[in-house]
Amino acid sequence: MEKHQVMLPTSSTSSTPFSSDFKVDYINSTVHVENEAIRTQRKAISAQNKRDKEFIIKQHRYVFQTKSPVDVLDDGYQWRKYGKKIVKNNKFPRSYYRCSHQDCNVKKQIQRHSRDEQIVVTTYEGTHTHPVDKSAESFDQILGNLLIGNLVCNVPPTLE
DNA sequence: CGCCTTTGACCCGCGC
DNA sequence: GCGCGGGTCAAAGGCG
Repeated sequence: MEKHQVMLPTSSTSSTPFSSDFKVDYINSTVHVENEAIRTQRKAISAQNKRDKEFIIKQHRYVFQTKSPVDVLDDGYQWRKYGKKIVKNNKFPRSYYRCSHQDCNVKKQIQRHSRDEQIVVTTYEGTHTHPVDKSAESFDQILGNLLIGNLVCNVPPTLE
């Protein structure tokens, strides 16, 4: 079954390279440390974070397109929206979601195709550190019905 | 009350 | 150095 190749890992034993302490350290630094020290620390964190991100992206980045009237597919995981952005050359905003499971740093971006608004481009980054919250069967069915093409790569698909 | 979405502000990298 | 674009933060408000 070709379409199963695009399924996200429903569970994984590999841990994310992101430190779960990152956010706490970051917040504390902004509250307690002097400005210059904050900047230095932020830069160090940012550099480390960037390396982590690059590592994740190289390892786990799943991009696929579905044809669907709804933006957010029910893939069995719980997601919390943390941002929305109008991106250039696209009339539709891009939405940013994080897995709401504790200590799971998987993210996904959702954006409609600028030329064909029926197409939803979904980008997953990272690997879930926990089992799927509910049966992924529904997601499988959705994919079976809606999948029109998929990519598993390190670069996003063209959105034009 | 806890978790979610919304949304403007902020940060950072990059190209010029 | 500056401006732009993309990604994230976090306060405020909503909902079950």
